[in-house]
Amino acid sequence: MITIKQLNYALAAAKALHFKKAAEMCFVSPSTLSTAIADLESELGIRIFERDNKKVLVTPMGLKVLEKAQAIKIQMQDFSALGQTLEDPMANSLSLGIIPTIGPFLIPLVLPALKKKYPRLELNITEDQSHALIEQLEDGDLEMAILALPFDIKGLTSHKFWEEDFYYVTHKNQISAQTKEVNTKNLNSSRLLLLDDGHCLKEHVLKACEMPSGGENIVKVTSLSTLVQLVASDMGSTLVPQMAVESLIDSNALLCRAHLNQKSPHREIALVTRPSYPGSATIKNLIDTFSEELSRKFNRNLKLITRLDHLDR
Amino acid sequence: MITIKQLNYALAAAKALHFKKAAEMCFVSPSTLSTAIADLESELGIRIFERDNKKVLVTPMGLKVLEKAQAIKIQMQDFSALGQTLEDPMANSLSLGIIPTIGPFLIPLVLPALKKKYPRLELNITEDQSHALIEQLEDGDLEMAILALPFDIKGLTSHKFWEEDFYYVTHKNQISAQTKEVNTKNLNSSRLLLLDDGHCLKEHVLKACEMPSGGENIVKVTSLSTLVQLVASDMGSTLVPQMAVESLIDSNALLCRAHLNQKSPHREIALVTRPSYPGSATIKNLIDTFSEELSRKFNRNLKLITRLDHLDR
DNA sequence: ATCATACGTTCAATTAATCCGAACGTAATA
DNA sequence: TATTACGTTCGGATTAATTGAACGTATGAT
Repeated sequence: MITIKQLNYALAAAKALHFKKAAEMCFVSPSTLSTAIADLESELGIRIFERDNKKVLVTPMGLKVLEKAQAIKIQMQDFSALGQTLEDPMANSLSLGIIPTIGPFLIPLVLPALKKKYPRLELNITEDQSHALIEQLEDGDLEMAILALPFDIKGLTSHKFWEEDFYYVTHKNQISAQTKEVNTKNLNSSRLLLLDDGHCLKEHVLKACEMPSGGENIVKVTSLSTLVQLVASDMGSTLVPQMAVESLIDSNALLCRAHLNQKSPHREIALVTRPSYPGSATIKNLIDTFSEELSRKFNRNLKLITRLDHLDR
Repeated sequence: MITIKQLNYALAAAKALHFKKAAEMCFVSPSTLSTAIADLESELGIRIFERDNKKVLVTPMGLKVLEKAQAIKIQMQDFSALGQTLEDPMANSLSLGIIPTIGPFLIPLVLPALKKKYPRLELNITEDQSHALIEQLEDGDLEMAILALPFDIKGLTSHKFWEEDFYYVTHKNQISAQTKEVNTKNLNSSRLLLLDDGHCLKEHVLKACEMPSGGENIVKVTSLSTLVQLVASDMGSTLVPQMAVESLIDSNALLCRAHLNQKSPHREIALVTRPSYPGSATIKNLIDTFSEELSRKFNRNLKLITRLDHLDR
């Protein structure tokens, strides 16, 4: 009889390519994991791992087996959540990933409203870059993620709830305080400071400026906050998304900002889930709250258009 | 931790609506099944069954839970088979359903070739009506079924491998032996004998005759063989598919047959599987053998067109 | 009314499985 | 040659699963 446990062990081993580490990930001894995988292999009649004392690797057939195993694991997880989501969508623990260029600004904004509306909701927030969050979603380690689009989200489903423009930020010496709007052509691109590779904001900013995404950064910075500090010391200028403007720029007297005048919005913010994720009510409640809070703060009309489209399959 | 076992128990209970019988189906005691389901319910936080001493019924939420459970069960079964099908597609046991208007004629024809080409293949054949076979496919109790189309096969996948015309069969008194072709208009529809309700052949024949499918049968017959006996005693006439002509009609001197002259073929024969069924190589080998044997016997050119289309997704 | 029957559930005892740590074999490294 | 790291094997200990008997309850027959 094949068990879910065996599938989990095999998947862990495939991820770690190291039985001892995989065993730790599963909180069991190496011997338990080893025998479980051996049993699975003999029940399938297929060698999933080619292994000796030094290396562990997945066989071609093993790969197919593991793909199917992964699908089943995910389905089982969604199944476990099914009960809770059916009963009361907003009374369970919920793992949510968020990228570093959204998290510090969105979370403090929406958390009070969420706590008030859904006191039994237990949010479990992970901050990481888009590609890492997507991987965790696919692995079933996360239920949702808040990402900035456009981004390649593979087969996942996105529920857009906000879109925002960028602001051009410089030291106050560089620009008149009266300048409220700037254009792409006005930017001194050579002085432009960007986040480190891997942050999607870098790509989005370059796209907004209509610049190629090739070149090397002058500095390697991984947080918007640090980036703005560099601008404050007049090492260059940068672009900052709207939701970060208030806390990062307006509080600093050394800085000036101007709205980047571009027809299309520069980044869209969406809640991303697996297509099979059963909590459509949860999704709806969350993105409603998010866009309500964002609209309230930024004085903008609710954009309801895209909200309900993704929910009923 | 939710286990596959719990899902199986719950599904059995849902099918039997009777815990004791469900327990027998699963070869465990009623107490085992009862506690397993209770555990599952408490882990999901949902009452799947509303039950007391006299009745067992599925709650609305339970229905949703069971649907997902069924999907997972199927996936697990396909997963178990994955190893065997990957290793050597034609060296395992294979459960195959077939309808009564095909089975007695196709099986004797193809079995020798199958035994020769795939000696390690262990066929497990079930004969039943189309709708019953489809249900067993969906439940995971069958891996494949051979059906006559058109028929509503739900979400299942069909792999067509043959199509055949009908022959008009009467007592030799009713028609000249020289008549090789008849037309729909020549048929004395009032004397037409049909199989009992539920047999798809009845519908296909009526459609071929361009007659409505409403009316009651004169006689309730469940086998083509019996039906032909009635014709031989001159109680009426009937239509018989090509593959049944030789064994049923030509061996009986009292009977005459004539080809039903209609442009389009009257029934298509297909191998039907679940879309998730992993043995695409098995499917290919089987339908190749089937159409080879049929072509050899009926002197017809291989129709390769539709063969490979369904296999690679 | 009363008894008998059938059903699902609970409980304690038994049985089966899972799991671990120690020992082992092996191969690469120092 | 000694050491280290790895996956595997094996016996014993622990844990979980399973069972049959007892129980409560509702139904239907006597």
